[in-house]
Amino acid sequence: MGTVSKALSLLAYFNHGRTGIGLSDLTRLSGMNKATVYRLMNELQESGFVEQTGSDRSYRLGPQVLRLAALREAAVPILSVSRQVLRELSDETGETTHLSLLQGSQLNSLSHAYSPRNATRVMMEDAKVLTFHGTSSGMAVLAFAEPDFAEAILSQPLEARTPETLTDPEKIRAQLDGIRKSGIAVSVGGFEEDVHSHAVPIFDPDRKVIGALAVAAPASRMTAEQKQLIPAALRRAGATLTYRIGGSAPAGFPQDETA
Amino acid sequence: MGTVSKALSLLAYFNHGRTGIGLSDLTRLSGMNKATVYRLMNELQESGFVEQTGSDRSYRLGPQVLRLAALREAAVPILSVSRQVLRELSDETGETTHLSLLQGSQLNSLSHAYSPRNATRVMMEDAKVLTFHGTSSGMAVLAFAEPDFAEAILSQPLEARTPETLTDPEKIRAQLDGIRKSGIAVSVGGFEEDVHSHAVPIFDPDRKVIGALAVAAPASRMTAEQKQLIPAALRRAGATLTYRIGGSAPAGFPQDETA
DNA sequence: CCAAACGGTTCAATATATGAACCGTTGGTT
DNA sequence: AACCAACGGTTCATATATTGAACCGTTTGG
Repeated sequence: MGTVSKALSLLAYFNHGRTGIGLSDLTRLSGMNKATVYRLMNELQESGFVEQTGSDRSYRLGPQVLRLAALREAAVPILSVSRQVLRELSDETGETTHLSLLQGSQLNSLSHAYSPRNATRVMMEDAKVLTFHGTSSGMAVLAFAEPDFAEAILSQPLEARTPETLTDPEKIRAQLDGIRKSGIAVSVGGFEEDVHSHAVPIFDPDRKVIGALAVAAPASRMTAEQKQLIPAALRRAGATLTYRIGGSAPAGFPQDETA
Repeated sequence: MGTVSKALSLLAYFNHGRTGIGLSDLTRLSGMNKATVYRLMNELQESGFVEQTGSDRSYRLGPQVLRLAALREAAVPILSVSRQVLRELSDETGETTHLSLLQGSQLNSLSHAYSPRNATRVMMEDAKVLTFHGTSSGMAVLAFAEPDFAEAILSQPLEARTPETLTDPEKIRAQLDGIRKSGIAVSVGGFEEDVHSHAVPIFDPDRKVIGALAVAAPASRMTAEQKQLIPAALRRAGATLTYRIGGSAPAGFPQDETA
């Protein structure tokens, strides 16, 4: 692994539960030598990718990442475009909606919208890592990803987040087949208990899957009517989003009409 | 310069006018060896910081920066907080408002809001580099930055973007003195002709200036009434934003009441 | 059909990163 | 008050990763 990769891998230890990390913690987390971590973090700091807080001297992500993100959006405006789609889908379904994107071999939630209609909502956080098995978004992505990629994921040990989480690779493969036929993934309590969620894949101009659009509802609110409305609205929204970012679905993808 | 800094410096060549850069262009822009640039970009690509487009093989910023930006916002929610402040300030003044943040020794516009009230608006782009001299935001920041920093900026050759741009360091220093006293910077046509803009500095918890909040209006619309309303509204909005991000103005900063 | 420019690759020379041990400081415990 | 452990930061000989000129094969445009 090159020096640059090492430095950037240090950034992976930041997450919602850990927005600031001290030198020693980072040394332990990464398993690298302290002097190495120190020097790497110094370089990242000089470039504005991280900064040190005045109080303790722990590191947190720096302002430079905002500039890069704004430029990424200027080049590939997925988030900006998705915000409107999420908004409309939340209004239509009355439930929480979110977009997750494949970044390397990791699926991250990156944007969401709530519906004001109901007082109880499924809450979402951006930049959260989603498992592939056990989330509808993950399954939707996996079903349409490269077979090699899906197999690599399934060959790793699969953790059960709830008693409902499917962890048997064989059963998951069977479910993926179903998703490829229907074009939509459904999960009941696989990631959070009592959350019923639907997801559809999003494709780029090369017809490769880049992420998933999902609707998450409290299981208690999944009436027969909602079970009809949500998948239909979600399919439409997914197609719209793929279209708006200039993407298109691969040849075999189940088209609009399900009836 | 370490390898990591070199790699990250390559990312600085991306901007709004240049969202995709090929290997050869990047080699020329950076002045580095082609093999070096190639290896560095490969590492950045493996980490998801850049990606190569399918069509030509040019590089553009990758999805990983979105995740980091979302986490940065989770740690220091300046942008999220600013959006509401910008929105309200635009509604109140009827003009375009924007926030710029100091990133290293560079000032970048990072968020903006338009007012629907008028058909003609000053347009803004995010992630655009602002000069310190000649923009009200830059002057507001410079006036409250470390004296060393301000001097370093003023000792460089200063370009005139318009005939109105002040480029004489001595005159700029005099203007900065005025801004320190008034707490607000005003620029008429210094960056774009016919744009009249006001800006106030934003401070962090250490009472250090981190950026500026600004209102930009077509010069033609600057009635006597607006010349009263805009500075007053902007001062209030600036104080609100500084407060909401947990910051506070330094000791000498001119307080609320101007009357 | 050629020439130029492109992305990508090689390998010896060399500059750079590494890590064990070491500082001085801080904060908590006895 | 004295101690100790953990912290951020630093050193320097060693080892390893980076560098750059030259070289492919391919694509592009005249």
